[in-house]
Amino acid sequence: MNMSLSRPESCIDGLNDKQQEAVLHQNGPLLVLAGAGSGKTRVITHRIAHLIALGTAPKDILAVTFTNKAAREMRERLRHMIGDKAKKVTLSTFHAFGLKFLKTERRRKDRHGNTSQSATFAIFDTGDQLACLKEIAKTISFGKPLKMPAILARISDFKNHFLMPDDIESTGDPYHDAALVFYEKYIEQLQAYNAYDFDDLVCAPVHMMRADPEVKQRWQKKYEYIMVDEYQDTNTAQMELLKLLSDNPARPKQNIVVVGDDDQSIYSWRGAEVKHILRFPQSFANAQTIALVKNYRSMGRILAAANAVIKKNKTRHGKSLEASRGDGPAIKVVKAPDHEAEVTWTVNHIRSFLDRGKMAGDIAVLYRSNRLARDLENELRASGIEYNLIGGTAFFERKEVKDVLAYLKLIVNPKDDLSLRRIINVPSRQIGATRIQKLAKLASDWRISMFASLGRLDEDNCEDSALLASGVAFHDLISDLQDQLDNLPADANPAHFAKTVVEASGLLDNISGRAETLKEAEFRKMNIEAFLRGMERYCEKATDLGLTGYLERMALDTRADETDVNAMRKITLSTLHGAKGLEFPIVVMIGMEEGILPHDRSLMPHQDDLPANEDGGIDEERRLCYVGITRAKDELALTYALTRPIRGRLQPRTISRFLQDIPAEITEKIDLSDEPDIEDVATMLASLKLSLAD
DNA sequence: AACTTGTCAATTTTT
DNA sequence: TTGACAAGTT
Repeated sequence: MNMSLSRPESCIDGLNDKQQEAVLHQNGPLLVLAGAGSGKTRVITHRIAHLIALGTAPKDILAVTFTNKAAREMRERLRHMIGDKAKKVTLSTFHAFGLKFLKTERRRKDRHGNTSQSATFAIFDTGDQLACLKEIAKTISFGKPLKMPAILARISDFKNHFLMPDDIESTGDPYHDAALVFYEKYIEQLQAYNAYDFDDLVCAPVHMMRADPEVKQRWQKKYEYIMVDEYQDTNTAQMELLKLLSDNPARPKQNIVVVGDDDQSIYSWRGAEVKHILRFPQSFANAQTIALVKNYRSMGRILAAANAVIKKNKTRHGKSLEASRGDGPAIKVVKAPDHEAEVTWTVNHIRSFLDRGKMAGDIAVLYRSNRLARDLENELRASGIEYNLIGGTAFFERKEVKDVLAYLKLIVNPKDDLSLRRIINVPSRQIGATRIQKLAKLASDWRISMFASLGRLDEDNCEDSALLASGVAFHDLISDLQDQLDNLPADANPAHFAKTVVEASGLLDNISGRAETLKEAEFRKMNIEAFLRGMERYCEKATDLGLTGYLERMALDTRADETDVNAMRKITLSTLHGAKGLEFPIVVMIGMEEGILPHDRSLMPHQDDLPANEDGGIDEERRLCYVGITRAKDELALTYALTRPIRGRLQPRTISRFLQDIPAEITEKIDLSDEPDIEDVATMLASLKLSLAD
């Protein structure tokens, strides 16, 4: 992206020495420490192309990323370099790889007569997990009400460290001990639901390989070369998976190349551990290290600021980005009297670039927490500047869309009690919480799913006539749809079936019935239609995907597939996390204050509802700041306010410590408290006019 | 079962 | 200040 390649067929053309070294690296583990903007994706793709040019079969190469977006982009770049051969490379996210692994193994077992596990199963996202935990919470009682996300975080932690309930001891920590109780039940529940959660997609393959040498060897033989992107974001389970896959006893060395930047590790709260990239040389014997520090993205002063900020972190490999462009303009450090002045300045700043002919797509405003975007959004809308908001609630999180998905999921996997619970009363069938509980009781007595229980209801086992009637009707509805699905021609677009489901279920009528306003009803219907359209398009492109396949993809790739053709016409608003991997000529980071960046919660030493954080929070906040700064190519402005309403209360604020670390020589300080704002000027002018008139 | 009122808490969100 | 959610009411 930074340098254009003159001859696409060449694998090392246009690469610097270090990049070439990484691309040409032969066998054995290699850690490529790739600083921000140093061309890391370029190294991976060129290396793959190089290996293939040397005679490696594309299918013998595995490249793993964290996001679907990264995987797609990488494959696209590869396609430009080597054409159709790019399709044969296994290039996917950890989770998609895990899914493929599990399906392969389960199908295999099926073929060998072991039909205890079918190859179709549900994938639980975070919402499903929480719903599941809430169900469990009803069956046990603790002293105080517990936060399910906190329990979930700990369960996830257990899983990713391959700890089974029996391995874990009570520590006296209320959340740890509660999580332990939940964990055991949670595992049972998922099994009963025929579901895997996101963590399982990575952990289960590891378990299977450990348990069965035949499985292990088969997968170890599969890939000659393994490459990993964003290695700083790996958790323990992912690293273990990589170790197993790369450790082919038939080969003298582990051919694994990992690329990442310890300074950009900002997902520890999701289980990523920086120590994996810091200790890579210890984890993989005879590992080499190559550092890419030449930065092709940013102007010198921006890099100087980034380096100055990150330098204060102790536990890191220790590298400093080198500039390859000019110094660039000074970094603007803006002191605003209050948050409104901050926002006004930001919008004026953006305006001034737009007026000078800059493309809106070249401009981004970044912030630590979504809350900070709100005032900005209002101001931008008032100024008629269009913006693109990264993050926020995803399309697939919308209630009505989730309802449709729940219908589809239940049809595909009738054991999915959670989906059933979600929709059995949508539209209303007179089956509320009480009757759902009744049904759940029957199901657990009979040791079958709730859906199967519905099929077994009769006058003898169910005295509740309303439940019996509408329960059976619901069962008929779903079974009928199941039959329709089974009898669908193989080449039918699953989206058409989904449309049938929407119609048969009465979901649309339900919306008109209960929405508060007409406008809201329209909005929700539109969402469902948009969902169906999106599904249709998606399935057209990926033929022979099938409904099950589509649901799996959606579970793992939740991006609202808004391939925004207008993206370039809009400025970008994003959290610092959301901006990782992106770059913009012009960047403004707002809310550069103590308590926001670094965030208050990272400053508090210990919280009972959060798992302990190894590297003490503040380091990660610093990395977050570093990530933000290094997004900027040409111009960077950092703003803070002296006063800001927090939770309704106006509070005095102080400048972020990170901002203090940037040397004064490269900054230009702008103090807005000195300058009267527009209204003041208008008032002044008005009074001046009056006095002149006199 | 659906609606209302009160209480508590408050980052970040690749899959 | 907003929001989610649980408990209480109709």
